[in-house]
Amino acid sequence: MHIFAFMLSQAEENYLKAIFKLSEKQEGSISTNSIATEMKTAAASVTDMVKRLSKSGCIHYEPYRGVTLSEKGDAIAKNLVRKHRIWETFLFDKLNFTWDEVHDLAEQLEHIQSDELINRLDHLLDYPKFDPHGDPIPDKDGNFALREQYPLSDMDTDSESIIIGVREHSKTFLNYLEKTGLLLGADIKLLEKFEFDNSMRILINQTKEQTITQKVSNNLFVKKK
Amino acid sequence: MHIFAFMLSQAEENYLKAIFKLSEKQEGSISTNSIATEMKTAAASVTDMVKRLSKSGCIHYEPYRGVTLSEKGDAIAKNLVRKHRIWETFLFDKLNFTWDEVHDLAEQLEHIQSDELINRLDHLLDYPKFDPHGDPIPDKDGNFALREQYPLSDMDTDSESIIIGVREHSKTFLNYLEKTGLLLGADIKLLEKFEFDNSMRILINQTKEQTITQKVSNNLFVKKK
DNA sequence: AATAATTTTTAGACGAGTCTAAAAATTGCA
DNA sequence: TGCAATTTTTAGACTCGTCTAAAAATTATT
Repeated sequence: MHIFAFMLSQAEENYLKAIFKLSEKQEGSISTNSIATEMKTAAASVTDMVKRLSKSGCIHYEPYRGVTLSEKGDAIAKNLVRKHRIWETFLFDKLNFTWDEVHDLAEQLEHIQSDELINRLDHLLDYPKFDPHGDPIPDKDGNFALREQYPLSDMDTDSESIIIGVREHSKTFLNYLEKTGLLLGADIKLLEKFEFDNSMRILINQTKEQTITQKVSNNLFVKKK
Repeated sequence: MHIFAFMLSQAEENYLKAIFKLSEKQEGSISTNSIATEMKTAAASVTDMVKRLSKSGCIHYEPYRGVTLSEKGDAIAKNLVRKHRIWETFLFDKLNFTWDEVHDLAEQLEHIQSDELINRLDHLLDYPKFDPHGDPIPDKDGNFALREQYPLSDMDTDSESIIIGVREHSKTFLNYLEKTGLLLGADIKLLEKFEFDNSMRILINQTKEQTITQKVSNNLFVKKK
């Protein structure tokens, strides 16, 4: 990971993160409007900011045509993701915060300016590859670990799998998972699929039977056992 | 420690910290000019800010008469000191940063908004009473541990003592201490005092003899053995 | 292809936090 | 006590990040 010549403000960093997130699930350039939606801010504010980010070389911006991350902006965004996920792992592993508590704190901590600090946390945590949500932690060079993950909804009846992540990170969802015991590492046997509403009956950790909706199975990542 | 009704900006927090620091070594009200010097900022900026802090009830401000911390401002400042010193202890104890590296990082980390995070770090560190510089860490209610400390310059010839803190926190000084082995916990025997320039000859950890200037002995806190 | 609907940008304003230069108040001193 | 020196505040300006409302450009539709 390089040292970045001039420091960005927290606001600038948050915009880069949002653009990175949108670029992940959408090819091509990102519209200012979609950034505004993602950041819960006015479109005019986005236009102002993308001009600044363009001037500092973090993004490519063409009026009315949206933006794309430059190589520099992409590296900064990936470093932010790395910092966020390492902090989440620290909070979860070392300070016993719960799955759904870590995000908001990491949102603050990711802006601390020190690569050395992150690298030492990484070492303390023994170089984790995935955060408490099951999301991969990029290494110093921005490389994400591949994982063989599938949405639970893709699995076959009678198959067994292990929960390794979530797609949806909303508090309400994480809370639901916590309460029902659908935790990271839990063993899931798919007992039955109901075609009429795509819900399914599952066996959690060989003990607890439960019916879950498609919304839940769509948003749970598992790996085959 | 209370939960503070409305959140302060980092700038506001830094002003409160500066006022707290100045109040510690000076009775009565604090002049805007001394705040400007402490914060390395223009006096006019201080006037603007103290008006804001006064409006939010953190300080008492009378034009041309300086400021004093309100009970609320005092509690906020002490909480910042607590956060700063707990982060320093974490960085030193758990991440093996050196004495002189921890300050700048803690300066950023102290602004993270979460008392729960600090309390859990406190627990992880086993409720330390002093930070790596030997400064006392206030508890949740803002109470500082008393320590029986004296500047090394106050000790008598032939006395033995242990280094428990520093007064001056400049990088150059901390660096000097690191290099010469004058570390926290080091055993110091005072061999000789030279009246003409107030320098002294000391024995460090029963092994290393060294001459130090008054500037050094003034700024090293020790406890009697 | 012309017009309607939508998206995006511009224009102008605001608050926070900072600055310099000038004015006002306080303090020190003869 | 009155003038000089110092401290402090005011005035006005600037940047960053945000907003709303209006204008301009793009896209969709008939």
